[in-house]
Amino acid sequence: MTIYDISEKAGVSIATVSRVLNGSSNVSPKTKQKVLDVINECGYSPNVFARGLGLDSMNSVGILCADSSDIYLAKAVYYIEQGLRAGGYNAILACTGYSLETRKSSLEMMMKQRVDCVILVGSSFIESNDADNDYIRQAAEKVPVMLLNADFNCPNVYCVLCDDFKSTMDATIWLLEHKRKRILYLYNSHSYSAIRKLSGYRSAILMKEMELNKNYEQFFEGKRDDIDGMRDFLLSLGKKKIDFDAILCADDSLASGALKYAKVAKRNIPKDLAVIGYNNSILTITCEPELTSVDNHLEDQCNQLVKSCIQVLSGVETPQKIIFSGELVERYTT
Amino acid sequence: MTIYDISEKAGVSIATVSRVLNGSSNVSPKTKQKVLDVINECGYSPNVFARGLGLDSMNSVGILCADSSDIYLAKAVYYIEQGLRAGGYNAILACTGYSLETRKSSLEMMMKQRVDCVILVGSSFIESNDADNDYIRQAAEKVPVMLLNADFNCPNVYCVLCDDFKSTMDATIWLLEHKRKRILYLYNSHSYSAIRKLSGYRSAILMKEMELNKNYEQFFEGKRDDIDGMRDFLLSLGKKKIDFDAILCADDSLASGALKYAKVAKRNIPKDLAVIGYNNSILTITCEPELTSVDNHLEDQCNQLVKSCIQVLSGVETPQKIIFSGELVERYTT
DNA sequence: TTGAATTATGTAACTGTTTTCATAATTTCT
DNA sequence: AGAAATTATGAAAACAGTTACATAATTCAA
Repeated sequence: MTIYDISEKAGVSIATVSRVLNGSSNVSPKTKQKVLDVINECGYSPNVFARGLGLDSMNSVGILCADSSDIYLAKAVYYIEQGLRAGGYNAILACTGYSLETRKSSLEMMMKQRVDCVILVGSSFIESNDADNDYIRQAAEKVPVMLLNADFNCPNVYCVLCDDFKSTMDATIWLLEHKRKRILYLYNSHSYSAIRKLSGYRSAILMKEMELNKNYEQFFEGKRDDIDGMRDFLLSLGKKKIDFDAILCADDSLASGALKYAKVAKRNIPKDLAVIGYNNSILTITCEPELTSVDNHLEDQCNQLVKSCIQVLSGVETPQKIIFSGELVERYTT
Repeated sequence: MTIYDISEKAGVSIATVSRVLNGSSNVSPKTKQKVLDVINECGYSPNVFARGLGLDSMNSVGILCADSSDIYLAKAVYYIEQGLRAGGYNAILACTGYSLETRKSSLEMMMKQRVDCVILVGSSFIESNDADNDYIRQAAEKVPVMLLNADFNCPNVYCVLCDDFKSTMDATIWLLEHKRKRILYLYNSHSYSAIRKLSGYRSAILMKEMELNKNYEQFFEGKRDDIDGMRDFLLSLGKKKIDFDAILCADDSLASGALKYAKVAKRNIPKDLAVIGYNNSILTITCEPELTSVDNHLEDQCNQLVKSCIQVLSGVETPQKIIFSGELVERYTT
């Protein structure tokens, strides 16, 4: 069943059928209806490859993320996929892992698939050594690149992100004003966003005229779901005489580890130890006690990202950076 | 940069270039090397649309799942995507939601995208009214259909699943043999797998020569992440004088709700109340106390599914049904 | 050394669209 | 009514590959 069959049955040329299919101008109402009738009758739909060949586009966009099984990224991928499909695009997913090499090759793969646009989900795509970000610039020369949760200045790159700096600063200040003086900042990646959070944390400390202490900036090297590892890591800090009365985590799962630590170390939450997570994921309500966390409005961010994406692809002028602000959701760990 | 450019620079015809590209037979080593050199030099890669048009395939497979942000499904999607990509296929993702209509239209969408194969992730794709499963049979007439965690007899449909019946029966028997006599089975979907678990639960009760009690088979209607709703639902059962000493959940998040219930109802876990989850997800270790859960070896299942998928697409004979068995992972709620 | 068999290569048809350009049909204006 | 402008339609040329078939080149056997 091709456009030729339709054209024949409708008694018109394939050009006319094509015009009807693409809602294009200048087809007489009668002809249009006749063609439409034949199309419905035959259940015809145009071949996507041929269409792709003609238009150099299959209306698809690539979603890249390090690990779509991560609770946070999974949510993002979900919202984005829903939005794209609603907008008539289909989503090609690729999980890149966290190494630069696999990210590069995944991105190249996507370009070969001739996606209309590429969405990089998560700040892990941005390297601190800026030269290593050339792979993004190269992609942006070919198609628009959308970044979720990362800030990157480059033509044809569009960013939607949360002001992690300010959110973390606010959370830190909140802790300081609630009598916590020895706040541990715990993070598990050197991604853009974890580093921005670190800056926010430091700024808050300095703003309150306190001293920075490297011992309070702790990096957990283990995997993201190694809750026991996080617990043990925090226990080891105790042995090193690093004393803290609050843990500010770059991520809810780190906070889960902190809760496990508190239980084993027999520290009372929140009296003796406060814990704040980040992302306000489902972990905040499944853990015990329920976790105070920074909500970064992920769903809104994703909707905005998709909206921007579709605008860019439609040739509509679109802001290159849109920043959301986070908000502290208080529960029982503070 | 097209195949013509390459053919010209290499001084051969496009047919020869095509042969080299497709590793096809009968190209002399010299010519092959010359062509390969030119291809590398130019960084040429063939246009996927033209290729798709010629071969009626773009080496893509569709992954359909109800909700890729669900912890369990997200893991599955992740493993499957990784496997597919390693096998040279790229993954088109669509989240269908739980209604039959959206599933149908998503599947049609995929067929229009001319995927080589379609993978349905999760038992929610199978309707209890078999006539409603015709949409799967129709798809299977066009491309192989792979089902994760569902059992469906149909030509060109391949299933990889866990023996939920037996796993749940075993878990129930385990509880019964540990002196729990009033076991509540809690589920939140009427999917194939939840119903199979129900049968397993019933069989265990009957096997131990006890009476079935409808009050102990409870369906939670709320959303999958409505932990508070689950808690309240269980509290309401108490008010209805439904008395239980164990809760066997069809899903870990239901078990999270059960833990919340236990806390509010001041029931001691595991002394007074045992809780068992299903899937052995990250929730089992982030909650408190840590949750005993049935591990259904999701990663192995997914790897097998992808392996079968690639085999089928390569024309290799492949078993239509592969069943894994689950295993109880004991933690602190039993 | 010739004929047959095998291997290597090229030509051209084919995949199913979109789109430009030319032309036919209709409408609008004077 | 006739010219000009507008609208509708079709023919044919892209788009970039794969592949069947024909043919040229080589290898092999007698």
